[in-house]
Amino acid sequence: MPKHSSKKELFAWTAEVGRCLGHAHRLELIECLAQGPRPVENLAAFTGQSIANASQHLQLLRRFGCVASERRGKQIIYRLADERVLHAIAALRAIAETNVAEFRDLVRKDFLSLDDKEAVSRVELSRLIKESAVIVVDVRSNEEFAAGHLPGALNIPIAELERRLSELPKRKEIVAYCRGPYCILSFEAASRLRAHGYRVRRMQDGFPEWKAEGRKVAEGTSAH
Amino acid sequence: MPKHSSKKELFAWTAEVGRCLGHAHRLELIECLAQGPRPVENLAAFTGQSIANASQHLQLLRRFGCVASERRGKQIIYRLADERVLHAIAALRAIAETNVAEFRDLVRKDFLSLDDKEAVSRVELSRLIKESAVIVVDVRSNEEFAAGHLPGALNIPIAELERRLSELPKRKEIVAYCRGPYCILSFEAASRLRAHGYRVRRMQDGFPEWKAEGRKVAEGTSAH
DNA sequence: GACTCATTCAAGAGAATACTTGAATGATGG
DNA sequence: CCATCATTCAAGTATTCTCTTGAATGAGTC
Repeated sequence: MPKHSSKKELFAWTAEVGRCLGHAHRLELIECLAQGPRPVENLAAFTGQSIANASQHLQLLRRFGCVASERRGKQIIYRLADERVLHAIAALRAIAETNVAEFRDLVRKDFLSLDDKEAVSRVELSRLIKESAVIVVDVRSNEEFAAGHLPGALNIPIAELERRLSELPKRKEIVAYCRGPYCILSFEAASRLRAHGYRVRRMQDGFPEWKAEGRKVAEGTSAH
Repeated sequence: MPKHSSKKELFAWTAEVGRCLGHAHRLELIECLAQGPRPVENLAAFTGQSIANASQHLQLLRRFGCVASERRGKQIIYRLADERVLHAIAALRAIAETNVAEFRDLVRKDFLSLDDKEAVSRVELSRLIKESAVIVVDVRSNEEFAAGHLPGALNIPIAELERRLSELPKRKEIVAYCRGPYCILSFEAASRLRAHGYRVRRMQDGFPEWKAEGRKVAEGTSAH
């Protein structure tokens, strides 16, 4: 891909990394991988792509340093190659947030309409957890929860929310979190729990950002 | 461009921003704009693109919030829309630097071979300038220099370097800077000045990064 | 060593992108 | 208001990208 002067070549390689982040499917794959390492089949299912297609996207991401892979038994496990991929995406999102009208409109229409309460910062949540002042609910899938979650969090996948309301005490405030910024799950959860009379806020961003800050992370299928 | 669920749509818009940064020509345009606002014709000449082509790239960048434009007389002046575009590119570059072998090889072969001395940090340079301990040389074009430069810097475009050696005292250390990280100009300058017996180091990154940190900036054609 | 399974490769159709050319626009200056 | 200049638009071609399909690979299992 590179050509001409060496400076242009460096731009070309940098642009390749940019191109990796220039497709919605690939951003979605990266969001999944940010929750924890996973095999191709799983990623494909999660993002609704065909396996061959997901594989191709993953190979592009690997080629340009965004993800890495290793073989485990007969599966290939992909993982994020570099924490900074999340920083780069956060920067892109920030630009879209400020400067792309359609992005803003969508946020207002589809996210803030569900829950426009200010999100809890990770610093504050850290304190609240220490004080046992809140119930932390992880609304991601069991799988993602098992790969890593906030200490003491209760895993209630969004689909099971109404069925499992009895597990949630009405007295305590609830803090819901999910996969990352503008992951719709925590907005949904906040909206539906509030409709049932709970006091509930979302955590700022999601699990990957919590982990990236070096905060305590628990693993395994159940926090109880 | 967006479709399906609102979450996927947000990814799609974010990806559009990524796509903007996914082409070497556009990264080069952004690097130019980081030096200061400029009209299309100028940008096209600087980056070696046709005017129509540069215009198209600029329009894409504008559409997705990376640059902005305003009319001044009969020209359209483009400028960086958002400082964070530079952050995003820095993140992409960092990923390439660490994870793309070709990038590393190129740096070693074409940049570090010219000057592998550690660059001066902006913090340190700030101090050195205050103490008048160094001569600061800006090796960019007159135009870029005029749009903004380090306080007290001497502008010697790289093409005029040998011709103007008499302006540089041999006693003092020289610090050269240019357009940004891996802009080849300051590596070239360091190499050539050293060949002439000067003590010389490069500044870390370039003028846009200096300015982005809110440090003092001078304007006009001459620092003297 | 044949079989199974997850992943990758290869080839092809369709869509999107990049760049060129030449014409259109829109503000300015006589 | 006509001419000029900078930029944008429109159309066309070549290239690249995306996704699908079906076959190939390569590690484990029987």
